Amino acid sequence: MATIQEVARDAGVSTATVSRVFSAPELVLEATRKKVIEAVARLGYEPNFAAKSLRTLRTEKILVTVPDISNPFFSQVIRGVEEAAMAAGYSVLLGDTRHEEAREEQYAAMFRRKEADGLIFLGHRLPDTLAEIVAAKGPRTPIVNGCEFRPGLAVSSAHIDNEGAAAEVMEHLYGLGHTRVGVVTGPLVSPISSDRLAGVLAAAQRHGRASALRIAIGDFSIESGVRRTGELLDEPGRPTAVFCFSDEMAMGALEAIRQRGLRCPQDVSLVGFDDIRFAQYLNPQLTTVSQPMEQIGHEVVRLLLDILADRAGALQNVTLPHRLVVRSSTAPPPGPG
Amino acid sequence: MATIQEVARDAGVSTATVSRVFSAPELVLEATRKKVIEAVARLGYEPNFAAKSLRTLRTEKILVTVPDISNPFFSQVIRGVEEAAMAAGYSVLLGDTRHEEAREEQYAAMFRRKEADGLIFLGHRLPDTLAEIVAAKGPRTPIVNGCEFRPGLAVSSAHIDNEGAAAEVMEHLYGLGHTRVGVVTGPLVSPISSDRLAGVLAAAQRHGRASALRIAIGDFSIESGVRRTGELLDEPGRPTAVFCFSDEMAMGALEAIRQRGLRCPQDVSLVGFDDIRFAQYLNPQLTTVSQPMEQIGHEVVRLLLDILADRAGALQNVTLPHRLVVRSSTAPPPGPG
DNA sequence: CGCTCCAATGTAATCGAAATCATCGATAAC
DNA sequence: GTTATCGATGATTTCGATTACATTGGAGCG
Repeated sequence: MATIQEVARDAGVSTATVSRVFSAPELVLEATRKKVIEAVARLGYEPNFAAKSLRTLRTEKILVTVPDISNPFFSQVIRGVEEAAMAAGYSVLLGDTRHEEAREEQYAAMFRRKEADGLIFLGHRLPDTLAEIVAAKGPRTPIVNGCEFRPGLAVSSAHIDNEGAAAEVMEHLYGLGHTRVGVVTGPLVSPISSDRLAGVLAAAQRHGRASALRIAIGDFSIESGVRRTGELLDEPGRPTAVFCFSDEMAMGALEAIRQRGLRCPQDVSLVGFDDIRFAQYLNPQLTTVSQPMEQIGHEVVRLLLDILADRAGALQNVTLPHRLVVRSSTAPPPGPG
Repeated sequence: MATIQEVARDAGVSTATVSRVFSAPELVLEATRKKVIEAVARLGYEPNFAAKSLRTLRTEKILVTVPDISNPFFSQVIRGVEEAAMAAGYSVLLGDTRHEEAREEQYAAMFRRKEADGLIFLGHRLPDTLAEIVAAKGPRTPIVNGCEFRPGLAVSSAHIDNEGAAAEVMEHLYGLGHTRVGVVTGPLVSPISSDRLAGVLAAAQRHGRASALRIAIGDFSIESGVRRTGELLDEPGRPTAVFCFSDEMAMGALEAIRQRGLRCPQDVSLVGFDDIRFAQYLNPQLTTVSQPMEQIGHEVVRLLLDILADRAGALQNVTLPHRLVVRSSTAPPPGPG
């Protein structure tokens, strides 16, 4: 409640001195500092944030937009972001865009109003108004992309090698002897899906199995996992393995498999993507691609802080390591019996 | 980038008129308004947030602290909070406290610096410094508690009837014929656990089964579900049903059951709590208590906005409806064979 | 015709802290 | 002994918007 003026009066010094006690204590005599500290304690003074922000033109906040906060993959990334931001003295403004452009635009406006020093977006879309700013200001615009990588956006980013990871999954399945593989992707407008699909196709072609691929387009939700996997299983020439582009869809796939009286992995092998905390506790334990979610969070914050501190040079698109975690949801295909 | 002064000059009006165009357009002549709007578009003006906030002493932000954002229960609540806040023109400052008091205190300081107009905390602890403010300012302090209810805190809150819900679970189990029931709680310092435990004990006593209860204290994590349930199952006089105070711990319990070669529900029935999105896709589908997570989020925001708008009278502790969802993880106990 | 009233707009104070520039006293240098 | 230097602190401007109050010009009225 108290202002810096009241503290100054109470301590018998000027406001400048009070300010210095906080921002440059080495310039203030020990005795004076003590007087000020006492006055601060006496009055319960806390510097007003808006005033400080107006003067310094900095907010010490990072705006983070995410397509769906209730998705455990994203909430783990957010956790990493929050941790790294806090450690650097920044706090996190959260925007759940629910995949809606209107909400993305609302948050873009917040950025333009300077309610945050920087923006981290975890989806694949950057609102046009922000893309214009990026085009005008170049790589020093404090906007960073996490989880996805779309070269055209011209912003720094941190993500895994989605194409390579998906190819590894296919190698694993082909290695087990599978030939007919079903794939449940996410929406193909996002690089995260199209890159993985590219990896799938490349591996399939290497093995001469491209024509035996069955592709279904999901939306990363459990329900779409149930539905799309069900459709794949009901086609003639049922796949002996299904690769879902998220663990949540794989959970749905398990349900579809069970609904049809099939067993995983004996009848159908299943692979997910992300390695959310629950993947290893499913029945059967899920084979999946482990993404370093918290590390992605840390990394995007680091990239952003570099830009804010003017330490950043060119764009950086950081590829973090992933890992194929083979558990018990994958096995050789059933014999011809 | 442009300031209100530049817009005013460009449009040939005063800054007051520009400001009015945004905050009270009905006071401005249509022609004047048009000139201003054009200048705004020309210069790409966006009102500076810090300046506005300093003048109005309002931030239009709500600080939300949560013990663990990566917990799907909390992230669903957060989702409701975000939605309701956005609808009312507020944005969400997220604080992941990781159950650490030090982080809670950091966020408390943010509140005191007025970086947010109000605080919603989803844990069970309110830092002392804030408790003092509540004690001094009374029920008009813009602080609201979600999910938990601790009468001594003297803040408004929204939550379910945890005691009643837990009692219903026990009635369900006793109704199926179970007599030896194991319970895995959360930390008993939080009302969310102690209230549920009170409900469990009350129901057990009604049925004369209190002495057959086995209580283990977990921490809501999957791992603690594995460990504590494992311990219960290894005791002599193994329980025929286990009630975990969270779905995550129930997932761990399923794992513990499987590890011992037991089947759920044939050998051991299992009940969770929360009804997170994954509960109905586990194998077997989990019987659990459904909490209205998004609604809790909406409600705490409503309570907070009432306080901020000076609409609030006395404290409100809102109990929202829960529902016992019986799925296939509960069945009658195995016969004496 | 002169006065009141009101709609439309302008002037300027204000919010609270940061930062630049000015001041003052004391010490050091010549 | 005078002046340059420096450390410590104070006075004042500034950040950019909001808003209370002042001003202006015209319509309405007697």
